[in-house]
Order: sequence, then C-alpha cells, then structure tokens
Amino acid sequence: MSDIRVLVVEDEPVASAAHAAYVGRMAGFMLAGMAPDGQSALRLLGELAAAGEPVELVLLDMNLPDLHGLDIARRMRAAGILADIIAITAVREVAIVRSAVAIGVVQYLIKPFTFATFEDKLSSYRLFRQQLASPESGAGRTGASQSDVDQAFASLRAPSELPLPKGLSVSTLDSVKEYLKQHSGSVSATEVMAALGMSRVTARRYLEYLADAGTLTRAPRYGTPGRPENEYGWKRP
Amino acid sequence: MSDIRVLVVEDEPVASAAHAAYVGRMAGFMLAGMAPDGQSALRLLGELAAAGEPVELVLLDMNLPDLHGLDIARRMRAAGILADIIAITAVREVAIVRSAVAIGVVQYLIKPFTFATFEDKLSSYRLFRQQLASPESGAGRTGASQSDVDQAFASLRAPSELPLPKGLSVSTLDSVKEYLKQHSGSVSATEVMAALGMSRVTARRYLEYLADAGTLTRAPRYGTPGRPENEYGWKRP
DNA sequence: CCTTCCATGACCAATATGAACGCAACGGTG
DNA sequence: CACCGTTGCGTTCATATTGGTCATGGAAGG
Repeated sequence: MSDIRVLVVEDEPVASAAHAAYVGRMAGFMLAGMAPDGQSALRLLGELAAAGEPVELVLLDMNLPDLHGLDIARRMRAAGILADIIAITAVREVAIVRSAVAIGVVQYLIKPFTFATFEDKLSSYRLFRQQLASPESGAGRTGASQSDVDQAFASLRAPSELPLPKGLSVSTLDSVKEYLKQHSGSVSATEVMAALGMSRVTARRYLEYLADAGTLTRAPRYGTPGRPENEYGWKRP
Repeated sequence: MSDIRVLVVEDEPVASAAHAAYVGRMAGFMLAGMAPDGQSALRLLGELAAAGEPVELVLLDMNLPDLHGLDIARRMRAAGILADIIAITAVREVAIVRSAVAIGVVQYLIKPFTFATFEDKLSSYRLFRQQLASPESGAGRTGASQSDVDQAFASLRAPSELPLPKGLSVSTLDSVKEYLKQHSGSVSATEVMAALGMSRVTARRYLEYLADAGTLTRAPRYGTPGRPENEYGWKRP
C-alpha cells in the first residue's frame, strides 16, 4: 500500500516546518503539500485531486489568517473533498471540539504536543486505515461486518493513555511498561509476576489495563493443557 | 441536561417505526422528527433549527429514494448544520464506511441489528456528549485538555460485546473467524487446528458454534478413507 | 488516629487439552 | 454382491492450569 498523502495547513512557519518534519519521520506517510492559509489550502486540495494525487489526510490548524479551520472543513465537504482531517490547534473550547467532531475530524491534537503524542495519533489513524483497507483477499467478501467496523472505529479513537482507574499506581505501571520494553516479543502475566516480584493478580491487572487502553494486544497461548494463558505484546502498526 | 433531540431518516415505514420506538426506549433521548427521504430530512432540519429546537443527532439511512445518505450529510455540512450523525444502513462496502467517517459520522450501525446493539451505540454517544458537555466545575477551566479530548473520543469507541455460550472465549473466536476470512473457500477442523496451533477439539467446537449460529455452512467431505470430514464455509446469502 | 489507597492471598469459575470411544465411508476379499 | 477390516474424524469426559473476584492487610497521607 502506498503512503498516505498528507497536507499540512498552518500559518506559522516554525510550526508548519515542525509538522512537516514530523510527517517525514513517520513511516507510511508522505508530505503532499503545505499551505499557510485557508484559500491556498483549498486550492491545493483541488489541484492535487485534479492531478490524480488526492490528499488523504489534512493536518489542519484552526486559527488561520483568512478562514477558521471549521470553515475550511465545511467548504471541503461542500466541495466533495473527503480527505480525513486531524485538527492541530491551541484552541481548546469544548464547543469547537464538538463542532470538529460533527464535521468529521478524526483526531484532535492540542498544541503544544510532543512527537510522541503526534506519533500516537497518526499511528492509530494508520491502523484505522489498514483495518478498513483490507477486503482481506476474500472471494465474495466485499463488505465489512459490524465487528470489523467496530474494531476500525476503536483503533481510530483509542486514546494513548486515559487517566488511571482506581487501584492502579503510576510507578507500578512504569515498572510493567519497562519490563515490556525489554521483552518486546510476548509476555504472560505469570512471567511478569516472576520477573517483577509482584503478585499474579497485580501483574494481570496492569497488563489488562494496558490492553484495554489499546496499547497492548492480548491473545491466548494455545498448545498446553489447562486454561489458555493470555499473552500480551505491543500492538504492531 | 435536557434530552438529545433525534431525527430519524429512513424510507421504509417498518424500519422507521422501529428506530423511533428504539429512541423512545432510550433515556436521555427524545424523538424530534421523522423523515422518509433526503429532501424532507433537510427541510425538517432547517425548520427545527429555525424554531429554536435544533436536531442534535440524526439516525441516517444510506439508501433513500432521492438522495444518498452521504449526499445528505454533505449538504448538511454545507448548510452549516452540525448535528451528529449515526449511520444506520445495510450498506457495508468499505469505501462507504470510509467516506462516512470522513464526513463526520460518529457511529456506524449495520442492519439488521438488535436493540442491544442499538442501545450500545447510543449509550456510548451519550457518554461522549456528557464528557464534553461538562466544563468540569473547575474555576478557570474554560477548555478541555488533551486527555479530556482523548477520553471523550474513547467513549465513541465501540466495545460491542454480545454474550457467548459458556466455554467459548472471544479472542479464540476472533482467531477462527480471522482464519476463515483468509481461506474463504472451505475449511476443515483439522486445518484450523494446524493453522492456529490449537487442539482439534477446540477448533471443532468453535466451527460448530459458528455453524449452529448460522454464520457457517457445514457439509461432509467424501473421497478419502476414514470417517468423512466436516467442511465449513461462509454462508452465501 | 482515621481515611484512603494499593497490593496480596485465597477462593471459584472458566476454558483448552489429551485420551478414549464410537462412527461412517473406503477398499479389499469371499 | 455382501461382508469385514482399516482408517481417520466426530464426540465425550476428566484434567490441568490460568483468569477473575472478594475480602483482607499494610502503607501512605491528612
């Protein structure tokens, strides 16, 4: 699958360059263009589409000199341009966020952010694309099932980290993550228990939290008698 | 907080009535109107907005007599109507799903569905609203933080879990389904055993469950010595 | 000193496995 | 043509482990 073409819309040159550089560092994405204001963004979108290389993803700033980001989005939709939008902005008013969702913003990044945050959002977007992009070779399977769609939506909106539920502590979570980094292959709750000297219950609770948050995958390990043991591993992009 | 005003757009009277009834059964939602086609839907949206009671959520069928659902969504956006949209449709083509996401569909329900599924989707939408609606009491907190936004997006995630019979696990069932997607022709229990590394008994139990549920067909495979082997395949509708 | 929070140990429930038995079609043989 | 041994999968059952939950204990904070 070819790279996802990205358009960066941002008026401030420093931020604009930073975003472009970030895009360049991400595998699976390529920079299709940059625009400093709304008018040129819309014009670029039209030109690239006409050239047969339509933009698939727009990193859109909300505060631009000529148009508001929401206006740009509305005009895009009105013009039939269905590129996905990730909002990148310092605006944090709830009403704006709600409107952005309504108009089809798939992710919302609040400035300032680190590359890790940026990477996380774009990765989950890429995963979403992959899950819907593969009709999975199947002969007659032209469509997706409800669970397929659900899964795709889930990876689109999975947060990097939601606030810790009661009963979990930051330091323990860090220990578990640290151990996972070293054993990047696959880990079972029992292994974590033995390695970190904690109880099986605790180890399992943290692994389970990470799996629910979408950071980890969870799959049963077959082949041995007894109830299957869950095996946790980092999610592969 | 007052109820969320819902507009049902659906041409078939039976389905339309069912959706309306479903909305009535959900706490926190109220039926604002019903439309059998795209034109009346757009007109109703305008009228209700003018009357000071704007629709906040549209349950939108994709196949309508006059306009396609995506067209309606596009015109809504062009007209500045920012109601959220939940697509309710039998269309399962991946391209449609992708376009729907791009234009701001927050949930995607594939017909036919049970009330449980419906309830699940609307509940998560309601949660999403609540999380963004509450300015969180805080003194100077006029806006949302990145984690606030993440959390709200996360509620739009669809965990959609339907109960399984005792003795079966979700992840194993997913593995089997995944393998079946890749080999859409026909599969035997022994093949699944070898491919997924599980025992023959387990593989057969899951295939048997899927066959009983009506998802799979089951036919004996003759020609070789030994008791005939059951062969499973996707049911052709 | 009281409250809150987090990890623990012990319990019951869940679920894949292996072995044992039965069954249905195949391929000779009378 | 009928019969019987062979073959391999279907089916059942006990078993082995782990997952999940609950109440408890100790530590940290006010």
